[in-house]
Amino acid sequence: MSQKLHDILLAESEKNKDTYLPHISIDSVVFGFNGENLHVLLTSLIGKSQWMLPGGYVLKEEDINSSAHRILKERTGAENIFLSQFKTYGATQRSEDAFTELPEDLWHKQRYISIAYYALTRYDAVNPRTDKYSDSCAWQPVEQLPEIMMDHKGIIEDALMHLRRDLNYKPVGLNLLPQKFTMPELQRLYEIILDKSLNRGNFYRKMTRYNILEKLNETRRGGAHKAPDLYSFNTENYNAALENGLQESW
Amino acid sequence: MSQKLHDILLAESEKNKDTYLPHISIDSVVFGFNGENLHVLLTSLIGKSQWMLPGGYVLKEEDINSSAHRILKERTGAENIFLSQFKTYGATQRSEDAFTELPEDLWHKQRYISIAYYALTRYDAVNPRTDKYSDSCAWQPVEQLPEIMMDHKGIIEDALMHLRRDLNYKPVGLNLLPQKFTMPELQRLYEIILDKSLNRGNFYRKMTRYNILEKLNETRRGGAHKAPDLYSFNTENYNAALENGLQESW
DNA sequence: ACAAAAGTGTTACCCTTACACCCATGT
DNA sequence: ACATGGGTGTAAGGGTAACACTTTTGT
Repeated sequence: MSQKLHDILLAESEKNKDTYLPHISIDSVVFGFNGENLHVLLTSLIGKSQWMLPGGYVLKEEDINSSAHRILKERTGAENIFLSQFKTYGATQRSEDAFTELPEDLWHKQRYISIAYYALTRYDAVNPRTDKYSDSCAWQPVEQLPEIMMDHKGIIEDALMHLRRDLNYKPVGLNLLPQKFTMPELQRLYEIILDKSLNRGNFYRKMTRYNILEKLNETRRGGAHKAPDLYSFNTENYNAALENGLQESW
Repeated sequence: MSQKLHDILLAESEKNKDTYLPHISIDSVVFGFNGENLHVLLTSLIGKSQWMLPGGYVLKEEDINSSAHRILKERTGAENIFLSQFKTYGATQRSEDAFTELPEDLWHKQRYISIAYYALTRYDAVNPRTDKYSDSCAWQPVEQLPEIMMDHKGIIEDALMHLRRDLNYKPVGLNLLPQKFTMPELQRLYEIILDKSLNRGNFYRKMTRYNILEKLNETRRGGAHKAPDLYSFNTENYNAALENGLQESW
């Protein structure tokens, strides 16, 4: 471990014991879509090559949802990001291989029970920034993730599964796409999340039928070919539709 | 508050501080189905009229899933109950009105972040039993719940929503019904969970088509009318079918 | 001209919904 | 006899899947 990270951990340890609830952490799987691929926001500890989820601790007098928002704001600069809590991880050995060379009573070496959220954000609304423990924070494509610490790889996979299952219940498109987007972009997003290709014409009709889109009187110019029409979500109809799920059968 | 509960709390407080992780609790919404109605297992503190979810704390060296199983076994005598973690509750004020007349440093008066599970169990496989803090533990019908403490009413409602949404992804029938059951019982269970009535003939065909049931060469005798056929689940096919959900459309 | 985008048509197929009918059987 | 359960038939309707064809339009 780098001397620098070593010193920072020791310096922060005592401070943290007074500020945060012990044994509890929050990790977020932040999804971003750039029109092409789905990305996850990852950071890496100073001097380490492995990546990890952005996370943090819960202040002694703070709702856990507020913690998640606060931590995310520190990493992205963005407020009001869509967050959905999906699972809490509490295996005893889940971080046993971290910080092995540091003293046992180090704050960061406790046993942690981690409450995991997935976040959805417009790709360009975010400025990834490091915190005091990390020297990088960047988007990584879901399709080819780098090496990842501890159980965080599994957490990302769980988040993806929940995202997929929530597609008809949560405003996924609304939060991952820019305010104005094209039908091919929306379809690409669905294809990525569902991991299957969809028929264009059928997708167009299905989306149109839901009545959650509003076609704008604009097109996206500058592409190589015909300028596609721009749409935005009718948030009122969208949220109303989600109340019962977009396509339930029972 | 009764003197008895008062004394028990004070006596347990110091002991608990050495045994359990602070600030973390586990609550379970235990569902049981008696062929007629869906029930939830609730307990009440000694001398209190309000009810609460059975819960407990996490040992310092214990996986949270193991905690949930251990706590449930203490309340029901049953092992290997089906458990599904569905949400973690961490609002700061969620238990602020409990134990107001007791000292601030009482173990039970901490701020708790509670990891909630729902459990599914065969109604008759359970012997509700009290713990040291409670003087009753009993099944209560979901349709008409008694008065409930803190945010536990909301937790039950959330559990029901998750149960409903999981109906096609988790072995709900398998865990709530006795090993041998009739088609009307299965249908009744679905109707209760989905809160809507279903057409009998169509339900029969749908279930048959899934290929997850095995018809036994027995009938349930003793009823007032024709003895209904008994079925059991083909667990192999059932679990295989759940891998992809029983009826997904995308 | 070319390639992408938009919009529509068509067909087969499956599942759902709703009703209906008949048979079996325990009291 | 009667109520419940079991099993099947059917017709309408809606959504899906797969394919095809046309038109539009930016470079």
